[in-house]
Amino acid sequence: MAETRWLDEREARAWRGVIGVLQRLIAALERELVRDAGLSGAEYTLLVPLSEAPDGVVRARDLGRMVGWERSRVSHQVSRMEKRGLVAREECGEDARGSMVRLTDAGRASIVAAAPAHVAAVRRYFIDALTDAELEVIGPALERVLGRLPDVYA
Amino acid sequence: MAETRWLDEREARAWRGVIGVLQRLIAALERELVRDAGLSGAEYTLLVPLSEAPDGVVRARDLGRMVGWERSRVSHQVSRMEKRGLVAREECGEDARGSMVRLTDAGRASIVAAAPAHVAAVRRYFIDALTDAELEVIGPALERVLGRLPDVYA
DNA sequence: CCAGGGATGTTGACATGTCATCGAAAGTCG
DNA sequence: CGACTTTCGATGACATGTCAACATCCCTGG
Repeated sequence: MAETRWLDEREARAWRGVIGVLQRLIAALERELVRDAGLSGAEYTLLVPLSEAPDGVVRARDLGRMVGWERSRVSHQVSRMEKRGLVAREECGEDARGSMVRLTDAGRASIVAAAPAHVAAVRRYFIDALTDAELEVIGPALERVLGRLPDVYA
Repeated sequence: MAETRWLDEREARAWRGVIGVLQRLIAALERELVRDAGLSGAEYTLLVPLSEAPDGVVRARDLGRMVGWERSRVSHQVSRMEKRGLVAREECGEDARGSMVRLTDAGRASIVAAAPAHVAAVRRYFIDALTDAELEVIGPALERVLGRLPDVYA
């Protein structure tokens, strides 16, 4: 095994910045979401693609692919949201194994009420803190990082 | 209430990059850590500052500040790591409320064994995917984002 | 001194996320 | 068709993270 090449100061700064800042940023946004709209981050994540789908119905498998979640994570989260009345499960006609997730009226009302303030918070804490030039660099750079991850996580 | 200003394509790209990196990059690194070293991300996070402290002893309060965790999170995690034999709790002489966390021999052996491969993975997935110019932009930019967060998260 | 406010750590309840496993159904290929 | 493999979703066990409530203890103003 070759000798370990540790991170130099600039590398460590960028690395700590990414993980530390991003975790805090996400935490801050989620708190505002819970406080102002009564929705958790996980709930918001699933409600967005559901609200954009025709009739507000998406197959569980496709929902998972849209947000990058595994099957069991989707299943657990849908169960919790079903209890809260945000979504409902239905049978899938085309595939007897499948499960369709339907946005309820209450679910649609929640996401419609929550989205504007959430987008405004993303803008306030993240977009507005960066210059145009930085935005031009950060988007493509982070996409390149994602592209290099093992397929399982990509 | 003013009309919502949604994110344009460039803004959405940067934002998706942030979310994706936080979730997938961290997940990929943690999986390698668990697979190769038998340590979770939370365990690694606490073991690093402990291994760098004199005698491997840090007060719980300071440990929390070093890694940006709240008190109860530190307490729960230390309890789990105590069960695994990675750390031990001791009384704090200077402050009877306090709790000192000591790295055990097994804990030190774990972090020493895990660190080289983990640093290599950070380099492989993150540092090496970025150019020097991008690193120069990203570090300071995210530090500016951090400065704009509510104090609780800063 | 000492009463009250702040700091510290623990705990229980609960939400979230991962993994292994299971049963059922669909697809594949002889 | 029939055996084998793959996909899909649900579930239980467990690790992690947040919040509120507590019990202690420190510190400061009067």
